[in-house]
Formats: sequence, C-alpha cells, structure tokens
Amino acid sequence: MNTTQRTDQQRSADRRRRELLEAADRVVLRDGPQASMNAIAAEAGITKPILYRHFGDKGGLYAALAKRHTDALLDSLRAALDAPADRRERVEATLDTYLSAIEARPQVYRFLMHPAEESQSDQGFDVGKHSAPLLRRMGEELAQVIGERLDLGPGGRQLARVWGHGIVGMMHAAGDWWLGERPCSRAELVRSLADLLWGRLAAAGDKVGGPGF
Amino acid sequence: MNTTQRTDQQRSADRRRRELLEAADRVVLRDGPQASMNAIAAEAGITKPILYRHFGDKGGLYAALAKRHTDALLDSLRAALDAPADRRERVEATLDTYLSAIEARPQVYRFLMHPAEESQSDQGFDVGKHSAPLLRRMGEELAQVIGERLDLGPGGRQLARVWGHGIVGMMHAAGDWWLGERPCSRAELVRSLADLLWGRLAAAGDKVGGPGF
DNA sequence: ACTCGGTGTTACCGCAAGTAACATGCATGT
DNA sequence: ACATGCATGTTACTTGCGGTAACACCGAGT
Repeated sequence: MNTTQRTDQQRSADRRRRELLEAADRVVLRDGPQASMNAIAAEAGITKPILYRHFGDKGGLYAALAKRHTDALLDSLRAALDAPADRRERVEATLDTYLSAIEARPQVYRFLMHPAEESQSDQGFDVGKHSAPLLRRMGEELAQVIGERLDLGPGGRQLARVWGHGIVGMMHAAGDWWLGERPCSRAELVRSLADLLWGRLAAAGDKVGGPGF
Repeated sequence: MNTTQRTDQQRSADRRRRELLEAADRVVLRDGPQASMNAIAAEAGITKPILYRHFGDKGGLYAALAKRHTDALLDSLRAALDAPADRRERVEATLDTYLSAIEARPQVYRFLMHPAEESQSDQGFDVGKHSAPLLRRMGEELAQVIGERLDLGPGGRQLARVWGHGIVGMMHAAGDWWLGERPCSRAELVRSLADLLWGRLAAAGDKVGGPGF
C-alpha cells in the first residue's frame, strides 16, 4: 500500500532528524553557537549534504534546534506562571525558573539568544526580525498571560504587550550579567528584580545631600 | 628631533584611523553587521592588510567602531539622566532618548547589540563576556546613577546594579520589539515602560471572573 | 531484471578572514 | 648625494566554512 510505505519512510526520516538534532545539540553544547556544519555532521557520524537535505541550510538547522529548547523552556515558564500562588510568588517563580535554566546550560542559552545571525537578505530597516526569537516568544507569551488576567482598562492589551517584552528583556539582561559576574545568589537576584517590578525604584527616597533622583 | 617626528606620525596614523572608521561606519550602515573587510577596505579606498595593521582583526575594528557609537549614545543618555526635573520625567526622558537613537539608525543599533560575535577562543562556560558590551556599559552607568542618588538601605549598591542592568534590558528588548512592529507611538511606549517601573503591574487588579494573577 | 526514491559519499565552488612577501615614498644620519 | 629605516601600500596566497553537484548504493514494487 502506498500510504503505509509513506508513513514508514516519514517515521524513519523523523527519527533520523531527531538523531541529527541531538548530535547538533551535543556539538553546540561543546563548541558554542559557532559550531560548524562539518563538526555537527561528524558528531552525527555522517557528512554535510545529509544535514542540508534535512534542514535546508544552517539557519534551518539552528531554527529546528532552537525550537526544541525554546519549547522546553517555555513549558517550564508556563508552569511557573500558572502555579497556584499569589502574584508576587508566581513572578518570582517564573524569574527563578528562567535563571535556573540559563545557569544549568549557559552554552545552550547563549545559542538561543544569539543564533549566529546569517540572513543578509533582509536588508532595509526592519531590525528586530533577526533578533533572538526566544526573547520574542517569551515576550508574547508573558504578554498574553498579563493581558488575559489583569484588568488594565482601555488599551490594556497593548500595555500588556509592552510589559511582556519589557519584563522578558529585564530578566534576560539581568540574567546575562549575573551569569557573567555572579555578584549574588540566584534568590537575591530574583528578589531584587521582583522588587523592581513592584515599584521600589519609584518609591525609594533620595539620598540625603544628593542632587535627588 | 625624534619626539616631534613620532608625534607627527602618530597624528597622521590617528587621522587615518578615523577615516577608516568613518568608511567602516558607512559600510556597516549600508550592509549591516555582516559587512566584509573587503567591502570596508574598498569603501575607504584601500585594501585589507591596512585594516588589519590598524585594528588587528575584525573584532578589533568592530570594537573600535562600537566604542564610538557607544560613547556617543551614553553621552546622550547621561544628559537625559542628569536633566533638572523630577524622577519620573527623567526616567521618561532617558527612555525616549534611547528609543530615538535606535529609531534614527537601526542598522547601527543592530550592529552594536550583535557585533557578529567571533571569539571562539573563549570556550568554557563564561557566557556573558561576548554579549553586547553596549548593554553592559549602559547597565553599569545606570547602576551608578541609581546607587549614587537613591537611598536603598544596606545592600543598596548591589540592588542598584541589578536594577541598572534590568532596566537597560527592559528598554532594549521593548525597543527591539517596538522597532520591528511599531504597535504604538514612541511616547506611548515610553509611558508604558515608565508605568511598569512605577509598579503598575503589581498594583493592577485581577480581571473579574479570571483565575487571578 | 529494472526502475525509483531515499540515503550516503567525494569532490568541488565561492567567499571571507587573515597573512606573507614584496614595492614605494619620505624623513633622517653620514 | 647616498644608504638606512620605517610607515604605507600592494598582490597573491592559505585556510576554513557554507553550500552544491555529481555520482554510488540499497531495498521495494512491477
């Protein structure tokens, strides 16, 4: 029968694809985002053209690889965001989940954030398209949760999106810096960021004798 | 005399260096961060090896180029941060200054944020080193201002650094997203972000009938 | 036996980073 | 006047990577 044969082949191809992605994963974990196609092929025990047959080009492979990790991370974040607790606790849990993930596998995280941007075709002035899709997806996800659950009045939908992307960026930049310098424990970082979101910056008093802020 | 000759040469070299940087600037503005050394050399009316003599390698050139723009942007930000107004107004002015800059020259901004990361020598697990130095510098700068002027009690120094990097990341990610989709005016974006920093997320009420947030 | 589609290979192209070796102009010391 | 540096410039090369073309093998259906 034609269809069964088709599915068999597709299954086989899918398994192959997963094996290749796992090999690519190991190489990226070892060599960072600039892992070469040759290295990935060698790790998988095959040669370059096969990779190209499966993924089209390097961008395709990287996109597939990124999707796996991004999906996994987003699942964890959704779980933290949906936990039964009050708002502050859930925000802190989400921050902590993200920071745990990047702490556990910095190379992967680094790859996700800076996917070796090729794509010289997108000339013009449409920045942003290239930029880390993980950040965008996290931002949209968070925006959705905020927009769904908070009563922000008219224009609240848009406000939620700004906040979603803003909070994700805050989390990302602070995490990036923290991972490099380790100036404090993860718990302290989480608390500090939550405090920032809770308006402590606006509420803090000026230093005595200073010019004010 | 030896010294005068030396200085003459150095002046000439510096002028040359500046010319080369301006040429590189034009090419990056046109081709984006993936501009080739050949293209830059051609734009400057010379050939590759001269670039290498001046800047060592591509990373060196990019670092020099980034320093120029970064310094300029930081000067603007400092001015906005130091303006004589109340805290909210100054925060908004700073956000607006940054967003104006990236809006005016997205290619440059894009180059500054993702400097075509070479550097496969920094293997290991020290993420962050590679990441956009502009973000780091802005974060530290803001941290310093916050730490100097706000009374944050014990541990305030560290808190200020977390907040500095966090706020810069928020500004960056939101700006990146905004530049790509243009979902609202710049003024609205500024207001929304300032609202976020002023604790409106924590203060907002749950939507009626929802699961709460 | 013969084609056909999928899987695999070797060998190549094009291009960009980076380098070596050679050429030239211009000040200086004798 | 002439040789000596030294910076400035060039051509031509190597290396390495992304990507592709052409060919080889193998199992299934007619």
